[in-house]
Amino acid sequence: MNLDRQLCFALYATSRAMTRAYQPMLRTLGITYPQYLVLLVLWQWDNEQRDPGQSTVSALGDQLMLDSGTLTPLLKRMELQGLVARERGTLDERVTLIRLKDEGRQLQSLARSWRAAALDQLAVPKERLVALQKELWTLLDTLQSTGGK
Amino acid sequence: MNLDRQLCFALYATSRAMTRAYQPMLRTLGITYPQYLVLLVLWQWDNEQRDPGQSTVSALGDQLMLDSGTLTPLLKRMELQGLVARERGTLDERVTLIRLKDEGRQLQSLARSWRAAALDQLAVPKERLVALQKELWTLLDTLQSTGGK
DNA sequence: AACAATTAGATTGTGCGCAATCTAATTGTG
DNA sequence: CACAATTAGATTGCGCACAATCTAATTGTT
Repeated sequence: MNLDRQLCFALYATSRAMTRAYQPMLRTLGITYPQYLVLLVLWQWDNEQRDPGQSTVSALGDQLMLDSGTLTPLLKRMELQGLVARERGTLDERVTLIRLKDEGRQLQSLARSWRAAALDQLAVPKERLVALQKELWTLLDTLQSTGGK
Repeated sequence: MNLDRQLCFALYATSRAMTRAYQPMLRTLGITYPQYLVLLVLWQWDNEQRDPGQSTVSALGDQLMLDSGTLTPLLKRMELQGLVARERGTLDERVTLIRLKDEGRQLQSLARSWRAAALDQLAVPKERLVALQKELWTLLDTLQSTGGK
């Protein structure tokens, strides 16, 4: 039962270390790590020119695997910062549509260049990172299907 | 900038999924996931018959890479549950010694057997999990040294 | 011995995660 | 149409994470 041999702890510690590694960038952008993940999704949707009527809170939650209890207050803070707009859907008044505002859109290039620089600095070959990531998705899938309610 | 291609998100999502996978066990033990990690360290120290005078809050923090702002309230809750004892060191009055109590010690066997069963159920070969874990430690080390303040 | 510097924890404040519950709008069924 | 069931978010409450700050004890230097 050695801590160092627990995969769960390796995941937990490495995930937090990665978040820490993002702090310098996030600090200059003025956002938090989960807010950055939300922006990743919104940037992607924006670039894909996806129907804005589908950019709901639950669609974001599906992508990020987060529920409304986490996203609602987070999005409200991002709205206060002027990064996104939150408005009720006209067709279905139950949904809340999240729209990327220009201020949020403009952070994309900064984030992109920071990420490129950080990757270069990382002393791990890119292929290994890609392989690691693939293994993580496999594990995630398995965890989802095994414990899937 | 596709979300699915971000290693940071793969780590984040998989780590949370792993925590979720532990929930059924943790619920029966009556503890949280970080509290379980604390117990893993305390069990290990207990089995190694380590000098109790070295089981300080900061020693725990070193193992788990957590600071006192996280550990202090967490350990207080574990003390309330009767899992551990917290007492000031006699030699150095600045330190707080954490002692595993019987109630906390007794959870070890339950956790161990649950873990074995869960691993069996997981449809990923054990060698791949070990390899994945090794990659994670490498990445963690790199992140530590790169961003190390 | 005196006192600056260091060290160990504790405290405070903000922001997640997530379970549980609630509200309001929509959909399905007879 | 009526009404139960479903769906989308919002709310509440608790427990982390972590930065920043504070307190108190200890150590190093002169």
